Amino acid sequence: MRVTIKDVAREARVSPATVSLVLNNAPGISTDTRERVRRVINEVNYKPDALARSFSSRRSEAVALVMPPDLDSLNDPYYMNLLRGVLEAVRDSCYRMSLEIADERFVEQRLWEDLFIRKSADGLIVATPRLNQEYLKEVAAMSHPALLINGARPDLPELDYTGYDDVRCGFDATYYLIGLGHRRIGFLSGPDTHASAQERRKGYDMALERARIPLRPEDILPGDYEATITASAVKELLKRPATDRPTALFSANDTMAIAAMTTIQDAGLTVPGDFSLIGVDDTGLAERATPPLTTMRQDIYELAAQSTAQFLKKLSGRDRDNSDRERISTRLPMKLIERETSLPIGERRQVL
Amino acid sequence: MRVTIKDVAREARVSPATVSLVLNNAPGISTDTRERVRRVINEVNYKPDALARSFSSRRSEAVALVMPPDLDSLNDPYYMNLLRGVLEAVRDSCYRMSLEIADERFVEQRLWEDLFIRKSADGLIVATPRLNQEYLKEVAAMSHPALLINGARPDLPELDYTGYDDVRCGFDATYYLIGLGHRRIGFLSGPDTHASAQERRKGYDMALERARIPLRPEDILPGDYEATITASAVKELLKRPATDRPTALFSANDTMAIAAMTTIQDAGLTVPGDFSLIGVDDTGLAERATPPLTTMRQDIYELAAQSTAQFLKKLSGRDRDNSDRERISTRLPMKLIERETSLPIGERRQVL
DNA sequence: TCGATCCACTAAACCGATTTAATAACGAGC
DNA sequence: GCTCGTTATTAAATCGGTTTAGTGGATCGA
Repeated sequence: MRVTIKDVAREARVSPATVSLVLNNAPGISTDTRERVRRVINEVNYKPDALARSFSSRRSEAVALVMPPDLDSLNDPYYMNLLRGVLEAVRDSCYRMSLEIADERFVEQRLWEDLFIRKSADGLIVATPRLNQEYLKEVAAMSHPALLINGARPDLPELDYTGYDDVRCGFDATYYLIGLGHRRIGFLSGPDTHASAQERRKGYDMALERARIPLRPEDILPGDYEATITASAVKELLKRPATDRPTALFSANDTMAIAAMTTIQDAGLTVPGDFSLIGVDDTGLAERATPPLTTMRQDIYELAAQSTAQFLKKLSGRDRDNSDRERISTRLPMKLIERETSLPIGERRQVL
Repeated sequence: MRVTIKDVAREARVSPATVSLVLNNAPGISTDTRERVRRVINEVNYKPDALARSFSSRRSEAVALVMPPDLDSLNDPYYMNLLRGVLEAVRDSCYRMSLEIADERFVEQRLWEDLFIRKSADGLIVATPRLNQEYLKEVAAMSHPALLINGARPDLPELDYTGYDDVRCGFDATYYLIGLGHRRIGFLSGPDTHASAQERRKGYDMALERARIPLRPEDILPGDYEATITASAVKELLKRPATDRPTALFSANDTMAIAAMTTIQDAGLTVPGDFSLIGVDDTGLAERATPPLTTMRQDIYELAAQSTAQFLKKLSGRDRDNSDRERISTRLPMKLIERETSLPIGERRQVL
């Protein structure tokens, strides 16, 4: 049969309650009782039944990671890194992690309610970049612990939030190009549905405004974070006379930047000879590109690992000191990684 | 307060036991009682507490997916596809999936015991390709449900197994090249630590033997499923006189095949002009290569999805009809995908 | 010396379902 | 009309912990 808390209690000549208290490092147990119980626990190889424990303490000791609906995006290094980061933090805690997919069923049937009401999870870690804040509002309304990683920042004070500052990213990238002397800077857009894309654009606008450079709508190219649309948009751009087009491009992510670069090179032009180029993400693609891509680094692995650790710590302390610890709320700046696709305007064309 | 089974019972004027029976579709309830209870459940929006339920039924309704220790391999499309497949199947069931990492701690502290003894999981899905069967033996010894996906096939009748037939894969790929008229066929090895690599080699040996082609040790190139080692090994190979080297290469996976192709092309030779080439996996890399790579397809997504579904079905039926349903045991053949890197021996060199 | 205080420990209630053994109701058979 | 069998329902035990209110004993202050 299984070894239960009663067996340990009998063996150590104490009550089950005492064993429980020792197990949970609760105060009010003398040192030698504590020792004795611990010894017996080891001797009889007692492992508390997780199910019983969860049941009586009303804690499942699990968090659910909510990922985007399209399973395909799991191929995206972004989500892989995020998953790895969360996993890393969970591994160092006593929690388990289950994976949930935020598909229609999840949203329509309000499955997060199940997770909480049925107590399958103590907390939610939401990693969806979409702007559909509808369901997030309802999640927040339940006032259960939830952490948002790098998605749209909702105006929901109930939710914890960590993420990179996309507006600032857009600003910094654009201003960096301006600093290099460029005065005509194009923007390769991401999808409208993604908050990150919109905010990077916003930063771009702000930088231009700050430098008193007029915004030219024709220099804003469409895109969706993937290669195809961008490639054809850039192909169109290259049809314009060389004097009437940007000298630098800011791409809302690396994938599109590299697509742009390939298109430019296929047309017989060079980066950074004819266009300076900067991307966002630095997912390894950037480093391996030829030439290596200048980009804004967001270390999503690190972000996920750290914020998850913080969140789990908050979770486990939640019942003890009831002082509803302050909300996690972080906006990290991305780091500019200068590689070889960006040059001062003066050095243009000198490169082959 | 929460709605419990008692509230439903009171409202429906039955006992909690009856509600429970209705909940579990147990027989012996009259149709109109069943209806009435169901209606009340909906009216009061009752959701059974998962924790309490697990506790009393001794089932956690969760499975743990055990992935390789190096989190980096999560970047490998192989594991992504596997994860997606498992997730897809889990989503369609009432189970949850938690992710475990088979790192040293997992093995040394025998964490799978915890999973079972503490009942955090009803079943284990193991997806590690390594040959370290040591811990698998112990898992098997616990005689708890476990499914092995496409790893080393252990001689452990307690474990369920599904996977592709690597020996046959090696045989088929090699024999295909032989069928094209090639008589000197090189092999790009995978790592010794992986069962798949060893078995593909075994199939290669068998095919040569069947065709009465002598095995030449110098045509077996070292490798580890990654690009680097293979690239330099192929570079060495190309130093031999053209008359004294293979006319075709069978690579134990696509990554190495593509590395070989690049190396060959860099040396001014062509595929399939100078070498016919066949890989294994077909993870998308193969299709996008230039020229597109002939390869043995293993649809790991499909495999994972189907075998997980089968496993979960077995799991959920396990307690009802106690007839320990027969062991899952499948070896699927891989499918030859003919693309443009393989040619009959007669057409060699005619390509540019 | 007595009562107050504190500390270490425990008895017992409790969490919310499942499950089993018992019971009630009812019809059929004689 | 009585027994037997069957079917629908329920009371109560149970799972293995946590948690709370309380007990007994030691220590302290007056």
